[in-house]
Amino acid sequence: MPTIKDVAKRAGVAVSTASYALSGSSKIKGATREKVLLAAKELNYRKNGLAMDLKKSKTKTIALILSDLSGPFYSELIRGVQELALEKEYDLIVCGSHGDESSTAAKFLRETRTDGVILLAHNIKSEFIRESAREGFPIIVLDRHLSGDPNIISINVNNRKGGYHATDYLIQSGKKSVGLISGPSNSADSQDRVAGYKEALEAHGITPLSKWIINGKFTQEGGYQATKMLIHQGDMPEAVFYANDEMAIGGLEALKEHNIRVPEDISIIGFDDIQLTPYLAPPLTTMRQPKYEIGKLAAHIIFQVLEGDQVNEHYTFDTELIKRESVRIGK
Amino acid sequence: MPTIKDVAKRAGVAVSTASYALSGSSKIKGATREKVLLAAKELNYRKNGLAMDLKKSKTKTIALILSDLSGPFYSELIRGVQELALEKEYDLIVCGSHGDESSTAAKFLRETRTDGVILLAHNIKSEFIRESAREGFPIIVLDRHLSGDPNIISINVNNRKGGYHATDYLIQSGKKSVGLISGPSNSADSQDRVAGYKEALEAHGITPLSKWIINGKFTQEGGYQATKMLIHQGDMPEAVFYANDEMAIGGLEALKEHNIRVPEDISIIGFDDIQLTPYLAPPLTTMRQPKYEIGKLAAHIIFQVLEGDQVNEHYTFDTELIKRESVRIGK
DNA sequence: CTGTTAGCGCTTTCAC
DNA sequence: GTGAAAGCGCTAACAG
Repeated sequence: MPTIKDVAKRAGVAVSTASYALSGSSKIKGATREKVLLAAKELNYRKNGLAMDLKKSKTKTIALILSDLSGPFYSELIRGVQELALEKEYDLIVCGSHGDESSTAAKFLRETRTDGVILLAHNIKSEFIRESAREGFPIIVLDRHLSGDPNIISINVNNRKGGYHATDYLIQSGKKSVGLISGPSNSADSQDRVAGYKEALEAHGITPLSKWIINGKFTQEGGYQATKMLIHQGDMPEAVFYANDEMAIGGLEALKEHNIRVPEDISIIGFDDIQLTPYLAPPLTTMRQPKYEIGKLAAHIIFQVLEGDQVNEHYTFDTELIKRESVRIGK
Repeated sequence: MPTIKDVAKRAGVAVSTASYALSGSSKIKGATREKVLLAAKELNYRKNGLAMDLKKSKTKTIALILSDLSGPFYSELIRGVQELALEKEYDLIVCGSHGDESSTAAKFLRETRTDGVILLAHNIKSEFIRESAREGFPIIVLDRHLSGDPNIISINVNNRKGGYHATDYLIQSGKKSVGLISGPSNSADSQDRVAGYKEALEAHGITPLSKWIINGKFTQEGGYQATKMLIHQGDMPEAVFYANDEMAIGGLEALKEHNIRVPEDISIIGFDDIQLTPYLAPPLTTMRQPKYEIGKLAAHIIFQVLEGDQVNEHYTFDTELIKRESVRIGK
């Protein structure tokens, strides 16, 4: 590969001249400028972006780290981040955290490769995130609440309140019993939703029954399995709150297999409001997370930190009940 | 930020020693090794990955460039690429081509930042891709057929055949008339599907009617608008072939608004088989693109090129008809 | 305007 | 084993 040196030589100028000309500086005028550009073209020259970033000690890039690149959850979030990045003329790259501490994610967290990162990857340990924190490298975490390090900022959704709201809505709609399919117990998000669920039950004088609280993985398969268990147990609640939409989809499947109709026989509610939620049969009632807004804020904060502004250590969003057709009103 | 130099100094060794120790070389044994590691920890040292890549002239990273990071189309594709990358211990980053030639995508194509790229971004001009090609930098294009440059490899789906198959299926199912909602005319994919559609019609002695061929953008909104137009035109065909699933979703919406039932009143078929396709009401019959396989092959080829193997310039996959419930059998 | 030059932070010969 | 030093490709003083 030809370097800028080669270009300079061929154009018969100094490297600095070539550099200026190539980056469109007004320092270099007509004739010389053309010469350089021509030489670059003739040599099929490509700038080495790595060298540039190294030299400038600045990448103008932020990374969004997702636990599952192929998940259905993120598109709105990405859009939020992307929009702001574009506006600031920053680049956004997204990478996955598959493989834990040996993953691409780990590399981008630990090493200097971008100017900041936004993290939504439950499989990365908090410990690891803390270790990766350093001055001038903002880390925004979206799926937990991490405090104590000024370079780590958390943006969360009020999961407890959301869980409460979802459960309360089910009860207000006339359901006497509501089950819960929760996420994995190592997920802070899930734990908070469970807490909200229990609170709502108790607020209505209902005692949470452990037989109606089943936990599984935050996936379609997890929801399917958990629902199967619930069904085989024999005694079904009148409604069930799924700790996320993906699980609810799996639940819908299991329910369908057993000819249990939604919402005629059982009402269900999800959490997240992922993209495909309105297309389900029936369209799923769910607690919407303002993902676009979260993404936008996350990016916004990164830029603030990068520009030396003061920011809070923690931000919270509320969820919003999106009523669709999976909850039947009245017993 | 402390550098490896600082670490070396603090540990009282030479930089080279620090470098070896830090990267776990067996050259450095017990005592010194510990000293270095300790110093690194005390200084909260982070390796600068950019410097390393520059020095090594190798990034061990491939980029997947997508026109729309938040689109629903890609998850299977990503999974395919990701899996193979993981296996080869390469990192995968994905970025968007929003903003054309000024985008992140352009930067990753034009500059040396990764060892290769996989491209599925119709908004990047072929001209630009050609210009970005260079020795030792494999570019795999997934949405068009580019020939003539040994560093550009195309992987395509047989769109013509797929379009033919879709249309033929509709006709075989008893439909006497089939409309087409196509994608933008600058999309090679769309053009080929249109060609297949016309061929199928003609093979059955049906003359393609331009009033029944409407083109729009490859989005839900595009499909919605195009379908509205078709409806307002007054004379509806018995079936319509949407050039992609997203458009079909928009079409479903428009149809529903006008109380036209699918498949009772009209049959529809899509193209792609995106993730949410089975959840639609009704589940959408569509031509599946083997996205996972394509992703896997794309990654495979990149590694082959990188390892100096000989590869073809062009690969083709066939689509597969996935029968669901949006096409009614019999008139 | 243009050329010379000093690094950005790292790896890797090569000599000891 | 360990250290000195070259250099990956680029930018940005600085001097002319």
